Amino acid sequence: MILKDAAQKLAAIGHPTRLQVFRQLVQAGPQGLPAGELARGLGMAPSSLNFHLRVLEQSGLLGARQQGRFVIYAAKFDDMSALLAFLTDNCCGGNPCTPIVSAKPRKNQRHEYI
Amino acid sequence: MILKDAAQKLAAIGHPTRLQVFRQLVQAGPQGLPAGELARGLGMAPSSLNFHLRVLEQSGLLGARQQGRFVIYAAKFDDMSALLAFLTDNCCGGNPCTPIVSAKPRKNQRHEYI
DNA sequence: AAAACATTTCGATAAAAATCGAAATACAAT
DNA sequence: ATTGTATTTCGATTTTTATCGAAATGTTTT
Repeated sequence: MILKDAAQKLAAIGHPTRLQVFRQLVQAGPQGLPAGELARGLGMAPSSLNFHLRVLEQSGLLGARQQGRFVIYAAKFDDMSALLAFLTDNCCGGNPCTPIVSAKPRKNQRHEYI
Repeated sequence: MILKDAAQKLAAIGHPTRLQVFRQLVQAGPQGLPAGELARGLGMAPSSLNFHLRVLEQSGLLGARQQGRFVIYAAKFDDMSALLAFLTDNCCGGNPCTPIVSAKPRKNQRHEYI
């Protein structure tokens, strides 16, 4: 991952509304949620939410698919994964340090963030 | 960590210049680096860099201390840690998923990010 | 105390982000 | 085909970010 892309992703979730949206989608899992439901949950004009969804989508953190007359947005877990890997890489120039994340993978786990 | 604070931290490192600064400081470790050295490495006007340093400092990701006539900036590892914890929390509504971070703590490690 | 260096503050200005209503598009059901 | 619902685009506006030179502040050295 190149620094510019990482910064773009971080900026995408670096806004209260968008972080909230993204959290909802991560919690919703791979099946995602329709745009309208997100807008309703946030009490926000659809056009305003759309603006944020596009920011998130362009950053590569979200994907969208049409389903009937709904558009379903879903978190792209692999891309989020790559971002966190970028952030947890190359720390302290190879010097001794403690890991922040004590991952305790359970069976069948597929991701763990947001 | 409250969502608004997390968003502020993410926005702080969600800018190419600031992400670069922060990475340098994380790699530098707890002893940090003087403002001037950072400015030089980025080929940027001191006043411009100062703007970014303040954004980072206000987000709580950086601390500053005076040392002689230098001002030394250093990453606040605990705060970054809390941010990553926030991001790796509450994923998929408790459903089965894979962890992205396979932490392999070495002895004497103290952190591992950026 | 003056000179030299490091950093910050202060304008001023340019660029980008965020918000929203209204109109347009897309799809499904009647 | 018309109506109803879902989402996106458009245009206008306000707010926030980013950038930089010049001046100010603070600290060490001479």
